[in-house]
Amino acid sequence: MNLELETAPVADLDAKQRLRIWIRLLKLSRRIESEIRERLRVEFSTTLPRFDVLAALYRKGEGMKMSELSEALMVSNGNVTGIIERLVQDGQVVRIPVEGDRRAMQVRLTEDGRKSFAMMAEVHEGWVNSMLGSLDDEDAARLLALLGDVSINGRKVT
Amino acid sequence: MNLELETAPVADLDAKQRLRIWIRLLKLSRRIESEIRERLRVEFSTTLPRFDVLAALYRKGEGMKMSELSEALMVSNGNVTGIIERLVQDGQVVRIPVEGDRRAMQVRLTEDGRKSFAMMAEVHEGWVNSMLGSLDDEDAARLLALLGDVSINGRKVT
DNA sequence: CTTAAAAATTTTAAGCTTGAAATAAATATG
DNA sequence: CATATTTATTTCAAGCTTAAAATTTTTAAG
Repeated sequence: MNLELETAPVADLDAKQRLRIWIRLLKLSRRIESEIRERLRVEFSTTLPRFDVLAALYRKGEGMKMSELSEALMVSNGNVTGIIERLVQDGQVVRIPVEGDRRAMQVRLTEDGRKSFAMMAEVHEGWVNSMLGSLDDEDAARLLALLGDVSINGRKVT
Repeated sequence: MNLELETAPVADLDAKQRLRIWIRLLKLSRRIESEIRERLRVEFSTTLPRFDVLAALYRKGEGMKMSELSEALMVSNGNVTGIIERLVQDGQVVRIPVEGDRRAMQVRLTEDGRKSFAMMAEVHEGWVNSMLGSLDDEDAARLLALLGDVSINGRKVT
């Protein structure tokens, strides 16, 4: 009883602090994200979801199935369907029937898609680097480590 | 010249590290965010944008104008219009003409909206607290501080 | 083989989000 | 006062996102 009376307020303070972390985390990532979306739109007439799909495909020369994409990007199947549709229209990506399974589709970058992503990725890295420029190397390392330590539902972020 | 040849690779390493921070930050906040969206939907049949609007209004008993809301939440005007529409339908919020300015609208919580938000906010705090439970108090404090130090375009996050 | 269950994907309906265009009202300028 | 600009908000079109339902094909079980 005594214990409860003493620890409850402390635990509550912790909860408030963790809530503040979450709010700050959200604010920061939204700021960066909206800056990136804006620049992708203005400079390259594209969107973050498209960029994310291209990034996932870039590392897999052989391409990925729709379900692998939605798994990797942690978005719904239906979502991927729509994004790929538009990327196909733009000629950045092709759908190839998977042999031996007539349900599945392999998605692969076109030559255009590959070149265009490589170029954007380099510029994108510069944006992020300059947006996080206020962190010196030491703080950057500490932040990276702290973020990597967090686990949600027992699963590490990384 | 020599200088450039020597520093370029170092700067590049830094850029890669900052990119990793951004990727980790994004992954973490998306994980937390989607968990919260899911729970808001399942437990309270509501959405994060609605919750955010209620949170902003909760602190302002006198209500807020549409433009103040979109400013505070960093979303577009048109976006707020739609969300408020649905909150009005749900009876959580009312629109009151601003006297002396027939263009403007004051948005205020109803009694229902106030009670319902207070309840949800408490539960929500618990969710966040438990999701960030893997951080001990010390790491939590360090993370909070590091996040607060970042500034984008010369503006602090907080 | 036949049927049932599982898997890969698409479709659908609803809501969120944005930038740009449209409205309407208030304010400033000549 | 008349006109121009600014301000507050809504409307619109396009795209993103999700969960749930529907389709099609594969695999498993009897």
